[in-house]
Order: sequence, then C-alpha cells, then structure tokens
Amino acid sequence: MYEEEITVKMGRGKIEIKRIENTSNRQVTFSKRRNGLLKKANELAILCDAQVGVIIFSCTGKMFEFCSSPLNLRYLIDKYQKHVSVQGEDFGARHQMMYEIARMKEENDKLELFIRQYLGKDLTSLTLNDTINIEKQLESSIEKVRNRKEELLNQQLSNLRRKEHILEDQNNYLYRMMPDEQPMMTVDQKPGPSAMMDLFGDVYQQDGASELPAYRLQPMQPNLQQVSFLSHGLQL
Amino acid sequence: MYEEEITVKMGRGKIEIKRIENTSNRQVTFSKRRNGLLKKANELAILCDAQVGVIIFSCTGKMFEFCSSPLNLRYLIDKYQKHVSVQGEDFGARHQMMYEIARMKEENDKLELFIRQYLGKDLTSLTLNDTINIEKQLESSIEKVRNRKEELLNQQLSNLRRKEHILEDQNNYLYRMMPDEQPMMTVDQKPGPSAMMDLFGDVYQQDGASELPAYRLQPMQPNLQQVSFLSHGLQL
DNA sequence: AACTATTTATAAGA
DNA sequence: TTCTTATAAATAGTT
Repeated sequence: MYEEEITVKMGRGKIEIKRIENTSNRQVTFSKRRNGLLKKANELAILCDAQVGVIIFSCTGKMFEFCSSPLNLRYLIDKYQKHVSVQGEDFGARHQMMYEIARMKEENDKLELFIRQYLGKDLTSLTLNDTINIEKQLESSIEKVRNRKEELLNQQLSNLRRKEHILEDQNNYLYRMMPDEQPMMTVDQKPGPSAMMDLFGDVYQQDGASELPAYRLQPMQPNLQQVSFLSHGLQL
Repeated sequence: MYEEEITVKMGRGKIEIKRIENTSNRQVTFSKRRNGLLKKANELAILCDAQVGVIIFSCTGKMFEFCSSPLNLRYLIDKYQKHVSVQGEDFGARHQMMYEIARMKEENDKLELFIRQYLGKDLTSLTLNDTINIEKQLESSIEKVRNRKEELLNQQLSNLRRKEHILEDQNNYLYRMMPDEQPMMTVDQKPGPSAMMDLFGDVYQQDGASELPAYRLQPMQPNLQQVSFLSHGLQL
C-alpha cells in the first residue's frame, strides 16, 4: 500500500516556459492559468486599489477579458490610448478624422456650387459682377477648348491624309504589279489586317481611326468617301 | 535562541482580499503582485500560445502594460474592439470614417478635374468627343449666364428709371412749394436719409444702388450723369 | 473535474 | 527598494 502510493505519485516537477506541444495538455494548462491570471488581476486591483485590465485571446481565437470594477475595459483602453498617444497620434486621430471629414465636406460643397454656377445653374444668388466674371471665365474656357478641338481635328486630318497617300501609293504599286489578265481582288481575299497595319505605323493612334474604309485595287482616284465623312459627322 | 526565532518569525498568514489600508504596505504589495501578474501573463502567452495584454494603472496614476510578443498592445486593443463591437459601434466607426474620407477625397479629385477641364486646363488627355461635349456645355453655360446678366442689368435699369422719376417728381414738388424769395437749399441742409429712404421703398435693393447722386432742387432736367455711368462702368 | 506533490508567489520582517 | 523565509496559493501531472 505504502509502496504503491510512493510509486504511483511521482514528482509533478517544474516545466520549462515554452510552448506546450501537446494540444490537450496545452488547453488544460491554458484554462487553469487563465483563471489564475484573472484571479491575480482581480486581487491586485482590490488589494492595491489599482485599475487593471486583461485581454486574452486563446490560440483558437476565443476571447477572455477582465477589468477591475467599476470600470469597463472600454474606458480603460481609452485611458490607455490617451496615455500612450504622444502627439494625439491615436486618440486624437479620431478627432482629426472627424475634422478632416468636415473639412472635405465643406470643400466638396464649395466645388459643387462652383460647378453648378459655371454650368449656368444656381445663378439667382449672384451679383451682376459675379455673372460678368463668370462670363469672362467661360469665354476664356471656351476659347481654350476650341483651340484644343482644332488641334485634335487637324491632327486627325493630317493622319487621314498620310493614310490616304500611303493607300494610293500601295494601290498603284499593286496595280502595276498585277498581270493584265488576272481578275480584280475582292474584299474577301485581302491580306490580313496585321500585315497592313505595319505599313501605317503610328497612324493608328486616334480611337476612330482604326475604322479604315475597304481599300481597292484602283489607281489614283480621290477618296471622296473619306472627305465627306470628315466634313460631316466628325466620327473619327 | 530557539524561543527568539519562534517568537520573531511569526506566521506570514493569509490576507483578506480587500484594500490594504497601510499605504507603504499597499505600495510594496502592488509592486510585488504587479510583477507577479505580468510574469504570469507572459508565461500564459508562451506556454499556451495565447495573445495576452495587461494594462495596469496604480492608484497614483502610474501606468504599466504588458503585451505578449510580437504583438503590441495597440494591435491587441484593435482586435479587442473588433471583437466586442456588435454593430460596428466603435471599431467599425473608425473604418467607416476612413472609408468616408477616402470616398470624399476621390469625389473631390473628380470635381477638381471637372472644374479644371471646364476652365480649359488639363485638356491634353481629352478625346475629340470630350472637347466637343465640353464646348457644347460651355456654350449652354455662357448663354445662361448672359441671360442672367441681362436680367440683372434690366432690373437695375428699371430701378434707376423709377428712382429717376421719383426724384424728378419730388424735385418738382419741392420746387413748386418753395417761396420765390427763399434761397436754394444746400446739400448740408437736406433732410436725413431715413426720411428720404421711405419715399423710395424697395428701390434700394441692389448693392450699388444706395449710392445716390446728390439731389438738387432743380426742375425737369434729364439726369445725364446717371445715364453715362450706366453705359460705361456698370458700377451699380 | 478532482487530487496532491511540488513549485511558485508572496506577506511580513529585516 | 531588496532580501529572506515561512507560509499561502498555483499548478503539473495524475486519476
């Protein structure tokens, strides 16, 4: 009996402070020591009249908390953040954010009003001088926009002209190369677009410009079709 | 000797868990137990692979903290707040704010770009169609602004005409009332402005209109001065 | 969850 | 504050 007891109850020795690998063992220890920690925290708070907060997340994601009564942890955290924020960096961040939002809202409203007035809405609150200034600004704007439009149009026009010349040269060359007895090439039999694209190079830069009129093996005829849709629809 | 030791080394018995009244005693205990708590927290974190944070404020206001490495307490608090916020009430508010700020910044940038383009700046990135649309919008805007300007001008013109008529009538009336032998009234002797204001009523609505030309007791002369500064400076 | 040998924490004293 | 040490409390390993 004595021998049994001595043999059975072996030492419950020290443990090294490092992660417990055995999962169930770890969980048991977690439960025990967690309770111990919270109890100690509570005792410290009561005995020494201190404010103590403890947050614990288990490795499985469960949360446990303690906070000395009558505070709640939220309050203690606020106090902590106030304490550690050197330059309003964290606690003040909230205020800063609110300020930032208010500032942007104001800025936004200003911009929107500006736009509305420059679009010709909300004019009733304006004085005569205001309307005159806006008119001047609009005149200047429209001039600049028209200049830019002209620029773009000229660019596209010159692109078209280059394209036209290249096509004409090509047509002439192909026409001359063709034996007289062969029939005309039809649209279905034209070479793939990639081969032709290489000839044009950077001509294909404007969005509408990729829509080429079907080319034909005909020598030297002014391309009336191109000229007409340039002067009408501005579809390029 | 034996007796002394026994007598001297009295029991280091239990203590009740309640506030320690003796101040120095309390401080010593605080120091000891605080270290104990932090040590326990650290052990729990390591042994059980948990995330542990501890915040302690002594009753004198000193702060102590512990957080299991490699986290910092700030992060753990964020995690805590995320965990306890039921309906984004605290942590979510922060995110919402950040989102709001980002959204407004974007909105602001858009508005600013819009304005710049409608003022004729930053046009290089625009396509031909863009410029055409902006031109149309500007034409429409300028028309509206011109209409409004016209409206204001007409309003001020008619106000001036009413004012002119009232002044003429008044002058005529006063002229007729005046005994022939009395000298002309000088500017210094004119009645106070409030009395005159009443006669004009709502004529005094435009900002520049409160600047009346000095009136004189002269019958029926077209007020050339007013007409000239209307057609020139638009100063009303 | 309960037990208990052992380790650890700590109250009181110096 | 720190050290010491008797004692209380926590807990590791076991049932």
